Amino acid sequence: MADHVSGKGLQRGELARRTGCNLETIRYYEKTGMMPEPPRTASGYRVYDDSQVSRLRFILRARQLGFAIEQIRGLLGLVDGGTQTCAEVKERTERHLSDVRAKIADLRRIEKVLAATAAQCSGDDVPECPVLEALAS
Amino acid sequence: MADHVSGKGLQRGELARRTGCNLETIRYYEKTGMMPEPPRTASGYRVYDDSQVSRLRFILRARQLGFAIEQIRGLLGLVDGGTQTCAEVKERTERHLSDVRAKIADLRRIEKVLAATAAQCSGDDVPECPVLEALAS
DNA sequence: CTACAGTCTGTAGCTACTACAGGCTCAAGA
DNA sequence: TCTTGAGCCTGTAGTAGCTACAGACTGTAG
Repeated sequence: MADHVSGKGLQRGELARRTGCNLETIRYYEKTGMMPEPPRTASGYRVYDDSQVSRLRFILRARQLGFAIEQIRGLLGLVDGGTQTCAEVKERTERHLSDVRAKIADLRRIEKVLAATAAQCSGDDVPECPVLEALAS
Repeated sequence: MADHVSGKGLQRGELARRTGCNLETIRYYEKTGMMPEPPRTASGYRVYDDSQVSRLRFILRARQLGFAIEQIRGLLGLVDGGTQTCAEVKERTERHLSDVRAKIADLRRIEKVLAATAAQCSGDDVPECPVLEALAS
């Protein structure tokens, strides 16, 4: 095994396993420039170190919080450049937060309409249905 | 104008205008089988009648309520086959409603985390930031 | 030596549209 | 009659964020 993965190196599968990320997603993040191209073994296998584990975790957490890829790319760009400030990050976070709140408001409107309409349904084995009438009106 | 659009016929642009639907979306719905293929004039222009206006409005309203295309196709299938019952439609609506509620719950969780974390930000011109720390932790 | 797991690449698929490019048709004005 | 411009036609590509696959190669254990 000339290509032996030394002490701290991880292969893609192991990185996926440790972070809970899908195997292919890692490659996708690399292709889209979110993750740097890692060094390779002589036979072409990717080798990751701990900093890549952290970076991937950062991306995954940000995704869990609903940040778009572009937004994450922006945050990572700040950090990579060392130009991040709390003010800037806070502003971006609050912008995202208001997007989230807008989505919630939208879904709540939908929820209300659906609930109110379904409540009018008899639930019987008849062709007439308030839901269909609401959609057709 | 041998291809004259008689009395009730609408062209695609007019259908779009009346329903507020994007012009291309109409073609998309046709391609995906949501809208039937309309008759054509001798020169190939689509001609729609009032029933198509209604059908498109039905689709658009259902989309506004967050129904997925597949779900709408299902509802339309019931109606087209005349096999719809209030019970069945109510069930589908409630299934969709619980999807919507799950999304709301998810977004609210996100909202809380974002708001709480941003609240810890000093908002100063310093590199340390609670948001970044939360993502990196 | 062989079997099998892991990795590599490129590419296609998913949802629900939206936006072209390049060509035709139609109605109206000069 | 000719021309101009709007509207329509088609096929295709792009968007976000993955996910999955085929076919080939590598690495390791028995």
